[in-house]
Amino acid sequence: MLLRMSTLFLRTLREDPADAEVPSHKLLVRGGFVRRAAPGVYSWLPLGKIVLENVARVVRDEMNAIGAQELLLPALLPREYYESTGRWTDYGDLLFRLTDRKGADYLLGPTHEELFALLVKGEYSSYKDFPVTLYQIQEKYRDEARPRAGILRGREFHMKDSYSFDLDDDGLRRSYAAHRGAYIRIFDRLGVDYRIVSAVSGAMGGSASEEFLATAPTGEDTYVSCTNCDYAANTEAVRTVVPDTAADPSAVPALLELDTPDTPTIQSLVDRLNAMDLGRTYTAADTLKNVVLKVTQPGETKYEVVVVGVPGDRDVDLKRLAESSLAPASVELFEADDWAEHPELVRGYIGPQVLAGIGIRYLADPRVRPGTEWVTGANRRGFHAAHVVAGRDFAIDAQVEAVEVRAGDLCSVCGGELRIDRGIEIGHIFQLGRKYTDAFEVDALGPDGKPVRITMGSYGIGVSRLVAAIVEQSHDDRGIIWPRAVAPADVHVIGTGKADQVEVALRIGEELRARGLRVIVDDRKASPGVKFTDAELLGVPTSVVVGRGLADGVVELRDRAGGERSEVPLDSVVELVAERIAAEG
RNA sequence: CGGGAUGUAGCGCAGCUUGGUUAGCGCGCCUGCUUUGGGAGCAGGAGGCCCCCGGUUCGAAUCCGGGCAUCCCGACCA
Repeated sequence: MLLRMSTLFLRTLREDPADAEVPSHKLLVRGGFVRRAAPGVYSWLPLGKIVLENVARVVRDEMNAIGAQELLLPALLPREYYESTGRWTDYGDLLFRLTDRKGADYLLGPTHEELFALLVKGEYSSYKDFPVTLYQIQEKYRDEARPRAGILRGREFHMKDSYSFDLDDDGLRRSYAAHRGAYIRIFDRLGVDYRIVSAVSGAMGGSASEEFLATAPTGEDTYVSCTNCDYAANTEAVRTVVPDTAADPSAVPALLELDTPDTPTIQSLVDRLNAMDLGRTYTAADTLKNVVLKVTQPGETKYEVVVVGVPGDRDVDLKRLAESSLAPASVELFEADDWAEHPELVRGYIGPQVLAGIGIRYLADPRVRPGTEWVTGANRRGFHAAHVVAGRDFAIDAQVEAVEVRAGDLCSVCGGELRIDRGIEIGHIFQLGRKYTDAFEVDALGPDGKPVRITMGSYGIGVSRLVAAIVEQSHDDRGIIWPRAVAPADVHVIGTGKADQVEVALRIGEELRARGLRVIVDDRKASPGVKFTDAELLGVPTSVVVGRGLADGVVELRDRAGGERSEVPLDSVVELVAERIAAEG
């Protein structure tokens, strides 16, 4: 490959686009890799397309290596497939929907479990056919409420999605492990810095699930990792351990009601307690906050009122409750109307002491363990109760992880301190199980002549998102620094401007190309400064400058990442560059 | 869906408060000459439904009303 910049369809921008916030968005637009076509929808220009294909090639390579077979399904899909698994409605507004001339409903595929399951059902029917893994790399569509950050979160994006089909759970585990290994090799080859974190499966259904997160402060996903061991998890899936702070319950005085007018919030309560001369100082962590929730089981229309207790210095993490602790039920906060319907619950002064008596389940965070002592509501407006001991003064129906995780919480594996960081979800692997094969009755006939229900795994990689994630991780104030595996070229040869220098640059470029390297030659009529600036913006790992040294028979070799420069003889530069790049592997 | 902001040339912006005749600046683009190791200089050009609709006015980019769109924060989100 040899691209001449004089004819390349490329226009770089001097200034950041006004709508860009994150580095990848700014640099990909400024470097002429992408252009916005609609909100969350981008055109990939020649250099961007090359980078995108480079990422796809690595993905394809490693997928093929684990025996997955590539195919291509339509992005335009009829409603019926998604109807039978409930996702036509479950996906809600996230689905791009359209109608054909006959009034039939279609959608643009957000992911393809249904179609793959049906495809396999249609083609395979014997146990001898399994296991099989299929994949595609394709545009996916999701009508995000708020697309943002350019390529990082678009409404149209490129995704590799693969699906494994196995006869039994062991097979599924093997397919899952094979994908996990492939993903590790893919992200290593792409030069991405990433973490593998435990995840919850969310709307996809299924059990075991891990996310691959590219570490980046601009990432949208928050994850927790241990500073002492390998444990890492998405904040919804994280498990923590709680230091044992329970006192000897027999040493705690009997429950004491306190007159605490106008203290509906934790802060107002703490201030009041400390003004009451109770012989000690209280903090928010000494109080017990009780949050009333409406919990609806799947398929039910009636909700159950549930109270969740957490230490007063913590907030309830609704997402964690809904997606992990109470899944698959849906969870909502009590609203004004609900309070009116339940006068037995005194808003702002709820205490768990009375809940058992009125038939409401009490779920407590692990920090609220039996034997711990709290100040909490007395179920009368303006009153609280002190010396309330869990297990003595109120019952706990279940312990659930309910609080927002904080840095410094303790690791459930080794007890080390946890930290919280942000990342970009670049891959996600699921052991789906039989949700889709049950829906479509995908069976294989076993050796005994009896049907076996197939079990599925589903595995995604955000190919276009990876391009942006790589830029997020690899840039400086001058531009992008591409890892070689994805760079738009191996070498950027710059003829600084004079005709003879450009001519030599083209000759060097041609010789490099003949050695199988991918080359960009800047043969434009432009001043050296312009060319240097563009080269740094575009981020090709190695560049060769043919300029003033030409009279002495030398050219300059530059390394984009480290910034090193060296003068080398003109007649050995091709050899040297080829060797160096070969040495990098 | 809630909060905030913005729509003026391909891109980035000024002008609007206080209405006035050819709507400006920088980058980019075109032509010529000069220049060529760090975003060149000089000269000359091309390019505008000032988001849309309506109103006020002799006159609207500017004032008023109503839409629409986009961006940011939040909610939501494999």
